[in-house]
Amino acid sequence: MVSTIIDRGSKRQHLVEAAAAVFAEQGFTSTRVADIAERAGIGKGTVYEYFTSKEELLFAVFEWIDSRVSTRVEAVLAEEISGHEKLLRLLQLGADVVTEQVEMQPVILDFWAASRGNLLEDRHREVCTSSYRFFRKVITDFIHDGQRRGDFRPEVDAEALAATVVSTFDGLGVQLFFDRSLDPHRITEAFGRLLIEGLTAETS
Amino acid sequence: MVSTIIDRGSKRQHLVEAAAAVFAEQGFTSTRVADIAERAGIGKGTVYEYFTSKEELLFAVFEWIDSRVSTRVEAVLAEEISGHEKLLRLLQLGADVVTEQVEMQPVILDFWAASRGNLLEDRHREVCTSSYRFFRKVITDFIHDGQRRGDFRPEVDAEALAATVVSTFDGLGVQLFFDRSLDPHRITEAFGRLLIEGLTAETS
Amino acid sequence: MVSTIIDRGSKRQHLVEAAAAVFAEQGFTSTRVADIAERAGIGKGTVYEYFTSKEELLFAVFEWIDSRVSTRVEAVLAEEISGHEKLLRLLQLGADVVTEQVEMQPVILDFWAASRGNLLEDRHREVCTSSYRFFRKVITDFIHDGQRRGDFRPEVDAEALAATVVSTFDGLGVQLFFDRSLDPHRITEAFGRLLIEGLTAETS
Amino acid sequence: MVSTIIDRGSKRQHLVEAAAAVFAEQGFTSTRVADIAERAGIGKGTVYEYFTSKEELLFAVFEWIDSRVSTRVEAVLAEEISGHEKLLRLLQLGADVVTEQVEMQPVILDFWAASRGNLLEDRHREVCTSSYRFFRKVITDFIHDGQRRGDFRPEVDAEALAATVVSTFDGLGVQLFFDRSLDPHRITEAFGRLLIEGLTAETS
DNA sequence: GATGAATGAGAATTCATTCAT
DNA sequence: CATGAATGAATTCTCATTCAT
Repeated sequence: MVSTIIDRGSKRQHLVEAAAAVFAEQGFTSTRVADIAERAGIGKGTVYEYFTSKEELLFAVFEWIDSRVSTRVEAVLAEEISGHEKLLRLLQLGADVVTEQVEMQPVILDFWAASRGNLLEDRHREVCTSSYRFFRKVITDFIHDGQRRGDFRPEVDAEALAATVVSTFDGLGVQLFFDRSLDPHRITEAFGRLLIEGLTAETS
Repeated sequence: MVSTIIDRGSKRQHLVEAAAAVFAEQGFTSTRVADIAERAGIGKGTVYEYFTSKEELLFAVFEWIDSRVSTRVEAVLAEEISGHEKLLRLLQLGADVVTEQVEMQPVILDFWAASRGNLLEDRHREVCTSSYRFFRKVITDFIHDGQRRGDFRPEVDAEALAATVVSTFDGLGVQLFFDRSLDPHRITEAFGRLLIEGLTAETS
Repeated sequence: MVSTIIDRGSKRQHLVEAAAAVFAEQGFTSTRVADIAERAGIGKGTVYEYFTSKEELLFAVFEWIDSRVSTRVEAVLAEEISGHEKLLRLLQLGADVVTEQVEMQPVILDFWAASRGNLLEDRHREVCTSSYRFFRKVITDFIHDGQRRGDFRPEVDAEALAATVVSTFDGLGVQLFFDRSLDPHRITEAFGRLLIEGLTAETS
Repeated sequence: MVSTIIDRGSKRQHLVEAAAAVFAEQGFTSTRVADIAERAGIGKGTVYEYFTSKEELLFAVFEWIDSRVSTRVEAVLAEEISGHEKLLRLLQLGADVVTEQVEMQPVILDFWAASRGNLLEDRHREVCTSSYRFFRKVITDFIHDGQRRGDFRPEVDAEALAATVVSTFDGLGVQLFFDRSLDPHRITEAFGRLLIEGLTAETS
């Protein structure tokens, strides 16, 4: 009936995106399930045909956001370019994501915060942890690769550096959310310069 | 009644600390004002003699946490040591704070998250923004000082780097909260090496 | 689809029995129409092809239970045995029914209880009343017959005694439902002794 | 403030009686907690200061009804009259209670029915069972006493008869609720005649 | 100042019922 | 006929806040 929604499988995703939009605007707590339903153009009860709870919807939204980033990161990693080039591209991607996602940032903050005083506390922690692990692993592997190829200094602590990179972009997202006067690309460039210098083998 | 509380003025602070503890344990949303009152050893109604709302208490807690860090940072900056030494001390402080504050991290997440769908939205943003500005300014000034003294490379983008540093520690706090297997000192060391190398003038 | 259901007309009955089983297990309020449909092996919407509402189903179940008892009572009454013998058989039947129907008792309790705060309140009362009247009439007639034949004392208040008998078995059903340690046959025997002694003409 | 409610301790009882009235009128399911609060002249939330749930209120109401009957029964038992006289008084009391309590009957039906599909199922059963046990015990003891004194026939099955008596009055309450044309005193008289004749020692 | 009893706004969730297929 | 996706009415309970004592 509603022309936008056609296929079955996509209804759930439609709902996830509606929820993401409303969560982003109003915050998780202030969002009523009815708001999401309205935004999605469906009845309040229908939400529960797809998700068992409002919280479950928050998980779905977080995972959706997270997976979109993962996909983009993996796309960059799959490109056939030099390690140095790839590093630049990854930094660029980080800055882009942080910039594009400012509006989604509050959803992430909500997801982080929702991990306390909640029956699903463990699941929250698990989801966050595994997301972090994924990004750290990707970067760690990337650095190890470069070290193997001789592009990167062998003495660098790949894992620690990976954690640093993840932290930086995470923190940048938060900071940017609160202060839009910041220029994420400029900041990323400064950070990138540090990274490249610190990573690149001297004799390269 | 409770012997610990003697002077009037300290009652407010007593309440802030009680609130901080409960918020940290249960999360802001799951915390009832009664829980805080109980923890503080006072009556539920008395809380409203000191704070106009539960939210106001969250602000106070955040500001308390924030100020404790500021104080420590300023203490380091006031030390009479070389710029290089100071940088090391600041990094050390960052790692220490992040480590010591893991249990308080959820309160920060709550404060961040509470900035949406809220009448006090603007004030949240303001408090966060000004906290960030403070830390960035401190670091920016520190770098500028170093540059003036010739300790640090003149071409370095001090402001962007300051934002990076703040981001990194902010993000590290979050990451550590979810994954305690991380070693913040090791990560900070890796980050610090990058920073020092990137900052330090080559043949100073 | 389900092989058990062949003829059309029996589907309704199939549904009644499925509903009876589920109502008995979970109680009327806790039973969802979907549960009944599932138990009957049909789709949720199909229930409404046979009954206009969940409540209507409760009526059907009650009437089904009620009619099964009526049938058995009438069968005993039709037997060609002496009044005294018949009395014994009726008492036996009462004890049997109460025993066999313990599991169905909650459905009866539900039906009774559902008679308040309900649009069908009057219909509930009517159904219950007429069921009671039927059983009372059967017993009243039976006593009158015995009195006419000179088997039973003429001064006995047949109607009042009939009400007593119905009450006793009704109450026994309830009591047994809550306390399975009771022995309905032993109780019925004690009650029967009272009845027989009270009814039987002294020197008939 | 509300003049009717003065002392603390009576507030709970005030609430129980308000609930009883509303439950009786509308039935448990159709009663909203707000209805009870309104009837009691208090705020909706205040109900939860005294009872943890609507169901808990039903328990309280049942126990209140139950205890009022117990009290009256015990009063009769305490009277210094002959066994025969006491039996008559007990029967009279039964008829009175059943008559006076017709309007409360639906609450009892609700309580019985609520014992299914409920987390408190066991507690329901327990309360009912113990109520029944109390009344059976009272009557059993009474019969035993009479037997000891030689007033009642020694071969009578006291326990079974006690169960019968309880059943009869229970069932009478239900029957009367649905059919007000019944005369409980007349029915009780018929039942009483049976009982007395069956109990009383022949040579008395 | 301190207190806690009283309050009612507010929201998630359930589920009987409908109806397009 | 049969179905189950969609719906929204309806209600319990929570808890921040107030205010009389």
